[in-house]
Amino acid sequence: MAGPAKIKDIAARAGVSPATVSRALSDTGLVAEPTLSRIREVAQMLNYRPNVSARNLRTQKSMAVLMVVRDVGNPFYLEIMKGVEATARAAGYSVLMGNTENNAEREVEYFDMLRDGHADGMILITGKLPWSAEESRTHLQGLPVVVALETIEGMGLPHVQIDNVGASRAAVEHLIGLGHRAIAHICGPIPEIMAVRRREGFRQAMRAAGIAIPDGYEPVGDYLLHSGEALCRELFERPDRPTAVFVANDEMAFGAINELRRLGLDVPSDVSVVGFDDLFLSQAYYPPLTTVRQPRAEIGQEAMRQLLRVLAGEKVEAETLEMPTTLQIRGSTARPRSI
Amino acid sequence: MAGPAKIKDIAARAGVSPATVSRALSDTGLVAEPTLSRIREVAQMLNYRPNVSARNLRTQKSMAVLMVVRDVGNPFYLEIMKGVEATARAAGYSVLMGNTENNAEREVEYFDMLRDGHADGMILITGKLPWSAEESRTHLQGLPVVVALETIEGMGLPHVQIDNVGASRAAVEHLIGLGHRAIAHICGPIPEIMAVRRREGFRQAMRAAGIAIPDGYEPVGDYLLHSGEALCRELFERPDRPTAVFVANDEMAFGAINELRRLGLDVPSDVSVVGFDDLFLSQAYYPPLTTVRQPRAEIGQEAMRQLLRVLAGEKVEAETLEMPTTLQIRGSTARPRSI
DNA sequence: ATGAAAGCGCTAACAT
DNA sequence: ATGTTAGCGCTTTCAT
Repeated sequence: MAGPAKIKDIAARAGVSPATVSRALSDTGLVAEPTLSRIREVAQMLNYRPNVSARNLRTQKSMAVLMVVRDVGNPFYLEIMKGVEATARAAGYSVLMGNTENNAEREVEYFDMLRDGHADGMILITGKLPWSAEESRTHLQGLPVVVALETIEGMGLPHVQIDNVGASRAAVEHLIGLGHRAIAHICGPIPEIMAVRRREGFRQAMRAAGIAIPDGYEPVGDYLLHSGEALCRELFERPDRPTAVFVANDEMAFGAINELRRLGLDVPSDVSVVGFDDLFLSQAYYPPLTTVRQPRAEIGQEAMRQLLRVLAGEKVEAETLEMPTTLQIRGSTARPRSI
Repeated sequence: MAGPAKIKDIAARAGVSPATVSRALSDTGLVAEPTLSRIREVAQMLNYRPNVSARNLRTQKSMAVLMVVRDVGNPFYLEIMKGVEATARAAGYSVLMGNTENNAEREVEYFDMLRDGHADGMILITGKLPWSAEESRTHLQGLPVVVALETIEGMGLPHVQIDNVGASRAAVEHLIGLGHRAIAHICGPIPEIMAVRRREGFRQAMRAAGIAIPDGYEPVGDYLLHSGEALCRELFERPDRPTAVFVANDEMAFGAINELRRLGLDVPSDVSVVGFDDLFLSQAYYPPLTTVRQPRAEIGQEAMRQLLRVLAGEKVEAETLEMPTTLQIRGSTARPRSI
């Protein structure tokens, strides 16, 4: 027998029909005892593994889900991926990674993979769709898609995300509580929803404390190291320097801290810095970064759970599951000098 | 017509046989002009996508490869993944991620995926196999497997890796060149091959410079942050403290630097530290880490290229492709105090 | 409780 | 240059 064993081989050796083998191996409870164990034995002996293509073709499923992110290179997504993968595995699904690089063509391609049977469902971690609003509605029609972390409005899709506004507000309140009043915010790429929401949290906290936000205290960045550096420099070239900066993500916060160091300013004794994400290395950084922790693995896990329910045919209401964040207070924040 | 269009639908609309449609769509050059474009038009109109399970079943291929790592959570693998993915995509392959967590059962599972048609080939980034040496030889018999980064000896598999010995030697020579003589090495998890090789590079450089290595100057870690901290502390509780430390990877190097800071020692003015890997955040760290840069994306790319050749039926000699590393000299190394 | 037979959608011999 | 036919390996009616 060349090549891997097939159902027919087992059937022959066990003296039964292929159908019975199939039933025995898939635990349908329809095969009687002596036969059952004999078949299992033979299967084991022949080192049998069902051919997935054949099974998928027959069942019209792939038992795979697609997780689509903007940039696989970003370690940030890894933990989400782990959460997705663990939950998927447990349910017998495997996970395909999709990488859009913010490229509409590639996004379309991944949606096509749902149609061509590559995957049964999809977890989207992207804030935009490659089509216009109306097009989107027809394309997404009934597709098993769950959105994680980001937000896609008006499509009636289930979401798993965090309260970006509330988390940001809490971060800024921490700064205000320490006695800071001159607080700047290095934004993410406005007008992306997530960036807007984090800025909104900043504004809410400031307003609630009765602090006016000076012009230019909300520079817009792109979540990358370099923009954290550049925007921080501009901020500290002003006559009215802030004493604290709330940065929309950790990577830019690292850039900001590096820039402050270059300017001869100490964090946290001269300037306090708060980030957002709690990256793998944020606690290993110097100073250890005070930042908003997102429960990334749990977000992945919940997103996959939702998707499993959709896949099981449950009518999942387009609910938004909100996961809790926590402010990790570490070494990059302190009371301002003058107080 | 409910559900996605099939070849039969196109055939019907275009007034040809399914076979012709298949030929037309797969660019075999066997279909004449008027027919060809008509078929393409209809396909486009019906938004046709070939069903992958059917195609895979028929062709006995999956057009997918499996990339197996010890820990998907480690950002280190991401760039390799990117290199693999780009090359795979270009050749029409998709990439499945496998995560062993150093668990033999799961490793076996991934090998099984080759047999059950989940994937056509595999890129292994693991130093060990889940079987004994003899078993391994029978199991790997003719399987399309390429090893990247790590080493699996005696199986005749193609490898894509770096010169760990030479790179480490160069790192230590840099330290020696600065005037250091009391140099310690925080090892990886000996006896894993990679860790042994890096230690070997350390030893070669020391020997060549005529420097004896004191007992206890080669503590063994596990590549994780915490072990960098703990081993560094032990090292600096000794009466004969080193003035420089070569650490087997960046993550432990961060731990070491943090510990030194806690001990009131400045890097690099009191102690120089060199890492290995050049992680994403190594240059954003403070001080920016002097470290060995591995061309990770290129390693992934080359590994996939090799695999493509194996898959194409080329008799790929079990050659070892060695990719060049570079020492990134940054802010964590300087001349020792006393000189 | 088991078997016989059909068919998932596609491609590749083999015809013409 | 195109059509006919068979079959990849599996699951699932429908019989028995």
